[in-house]
Amino acid sequence: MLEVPQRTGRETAQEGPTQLSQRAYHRLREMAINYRFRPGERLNEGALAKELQISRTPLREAMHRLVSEGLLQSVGGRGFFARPLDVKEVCDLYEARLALETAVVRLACDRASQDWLEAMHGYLDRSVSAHESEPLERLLELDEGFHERIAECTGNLELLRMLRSINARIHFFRWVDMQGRRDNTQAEHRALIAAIGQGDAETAVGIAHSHVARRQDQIIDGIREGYARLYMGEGPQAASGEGPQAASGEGPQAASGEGPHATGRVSNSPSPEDQ
Amino acid sequence: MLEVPQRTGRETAQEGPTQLSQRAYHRLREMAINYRFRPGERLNEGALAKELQISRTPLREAMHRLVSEGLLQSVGGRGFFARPLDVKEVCDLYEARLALETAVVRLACDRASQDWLEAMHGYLDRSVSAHESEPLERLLELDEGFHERIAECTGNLELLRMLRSINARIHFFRWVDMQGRRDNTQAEHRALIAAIGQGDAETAVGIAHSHVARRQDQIIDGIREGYARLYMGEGPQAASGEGPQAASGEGPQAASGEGPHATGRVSNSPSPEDQ
DNA sequence: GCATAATAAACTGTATACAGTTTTGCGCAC
DNA sequence: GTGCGCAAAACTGTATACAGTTTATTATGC
Repeated sequence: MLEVPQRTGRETAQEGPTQLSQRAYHRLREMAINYRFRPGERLNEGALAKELQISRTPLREAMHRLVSEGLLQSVGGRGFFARPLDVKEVCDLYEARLALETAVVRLACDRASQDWLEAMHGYLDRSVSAHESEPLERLLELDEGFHERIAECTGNLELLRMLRSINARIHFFRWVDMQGRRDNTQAEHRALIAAIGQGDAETAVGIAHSHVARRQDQIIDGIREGYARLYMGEGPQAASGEGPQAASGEGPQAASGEGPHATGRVSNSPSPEDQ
Repeated sequence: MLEVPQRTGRETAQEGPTQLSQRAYHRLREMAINYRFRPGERLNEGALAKELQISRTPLREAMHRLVSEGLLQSVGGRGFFARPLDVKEVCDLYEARLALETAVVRLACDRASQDWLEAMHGYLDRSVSAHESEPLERLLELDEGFHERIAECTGNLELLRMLRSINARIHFFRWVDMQGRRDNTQAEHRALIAAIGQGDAETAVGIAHSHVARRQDQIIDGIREGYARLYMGEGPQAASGEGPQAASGEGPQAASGEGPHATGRVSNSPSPEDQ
C-alpha cells in the first residue's frame, strides 16, 4: 500500500535503458548536440522512427523532452525542428555559463574535500597524457568533465544540471572552435584546482572567469565557422541538395561519433511556441 | 521548398494553446508547481487523462516535458510520480537562484535602459497598491515578476529561462513561507532598482544577495511547514486517507488557484531515472 | 493473527489507426 | 519563365488497442 518505488534493476551495463522512449531520447540528444540535423530543419517523425526502429509514440515523447532542454524546437501543427544556428542564443549560453561557473567555483572553494582534490589531480594527470594522443572530441569531453566535476564537488545537483544542459548546447561550437587549434589549458586547470584547494575564492574565480570568458570572444567567429562547416559541404553525405523527406538519409545510420555530419541547404529558423 | 515555418496564428486570447498536449502541459505544470499532487505520489495516467478529458498520448507527452523541468519524476515501468518534498533539492535551488540572481543584477547594471527603469518604477507603484488588498498568491506573483523583469532587462533569454524554471520549483515553498507573514519588500526592491539605475553593481548585488539569502535561512522551516500543510489535513478534500487510484479526486476539478490542495498519506520518494 | 503464494485486476509502454492539416506537385493563365 | 490555384500526397496530432509488467486481492499454511 505504501508506495516505495525503486529503480527496477540497473540497466544492463552495455545496452543502456530498456525503455524505447529513453533510448530514443539519448540517441536524438546526441544527434541534436552535434548538429547531425541541419539547423532549422524539420524532423520527419515517420522517417526518424523508421531509422531508430521504433514507433512514433516513444519518439515523440523523447522529442518533447528535448524541446524542454532547448535541443529541439516545436511548432504546433508543423512538428519538430532542429535548433537553428542562433548567434544570440549561443552568446546568452556563454554568458549564463560564465555566471554558473563563477558561482560553482566560489562554492567549491568552501566545499572541496581532500579526497576530491586528489581525485582532480589524478584527472588532470590523465588529461595531460591524453592531450597529445586523443582526438579533439575526446579533449573536449575531458574539459567538460573537468568543469562538471567542480560542479559536482559543490554537491549542488541543480547547478550541475544547469551546467550540463548548457554544455550540451554549446558543445558543437566549442568543437568547431577547437578545430585546428590544440591549445593547452592544463596550466589554467591546475592553477584553478590549486586555488580551490587553498580556499582562495577570489583567485579561483578570477582564473575561471578569464578561462571561460576568453573563449567567449572567439565564439562568434566560431559560429560563422560553424555555418561554413555545416553548409559548405563538409562531411560524409555531402550536399545531396534535394530530398525533403528523411532527416539524415534513409537507412539506419550509425552514430559514429566523429563530429557533425549534417550537410544541406539553408532553411530559415522556425518561430517555435514559447513552449 | 525553403522551409519558413511561422507560428500559425496567435492562439485565441482566452483559450490558450489549441494543442492538447500543450494544454495538458500547462495544467499539469500548474498542478505540480502548487503540489496539487501529494509528494511522491504515483500519477495514474488513465485517471488524469479522464480528468483532463484527453487521451493518454498527449498527456504522456506533457508529462515527459515536466520531467525534464524537474516538476515530475519518472521511473521506468512504474510511470510518473509527483516530485517529493526534498529539503536538499530546495536548498540547492535556492543556492542556484542566488547565483543566477547575482549574475543577472550585475548584468542589469550595465544594460538597464531608461525606459526599463521607468517601467520598473511603474511596476513597483502597482505592487505597492496591491500590497494591502491582494491575496498572498498574487503578492508572490508580483515578486516573481519583479525578479524576472530584471532578468528580462539583461536581454539574456537563457538566464531568464533558468530563473523561471527555478522560481516555478520553489514557488510552493515561498508560498508556505509567506503564510501569516505579510512582510514588505518594497523598500528593498526600490533600492535595488535605484542601484541598477546608477549602474552601481556592488550595491545592487549586495542588496539582491541579502534579499534572496535572507529567505534561504527560513526555507528549511518552510519545508517542514510544507509537510505539515500537505499531510495534516489542510485544504478542501481533507484526509480521505484511502483511495489509491485517482491523483486528485475523480471528476474534473477546476484549478481554482487558491493554494495547494493535495492531502493524503505519505509515500516514500521514488528513485527516478537519472534521465 | 500473520506471513506467503497464487490469482485477478490495473496500469504502463508501445504500436497502430485515423482525421485534419500542411506541404508538394502540377496545370494554367499571364 | 513566373505567379496563382487546385488536387494529391505526406505528415502531424490524437485516440485506441494490446502485450507485458506491476499492483492489489484473495486464498492458504503455520
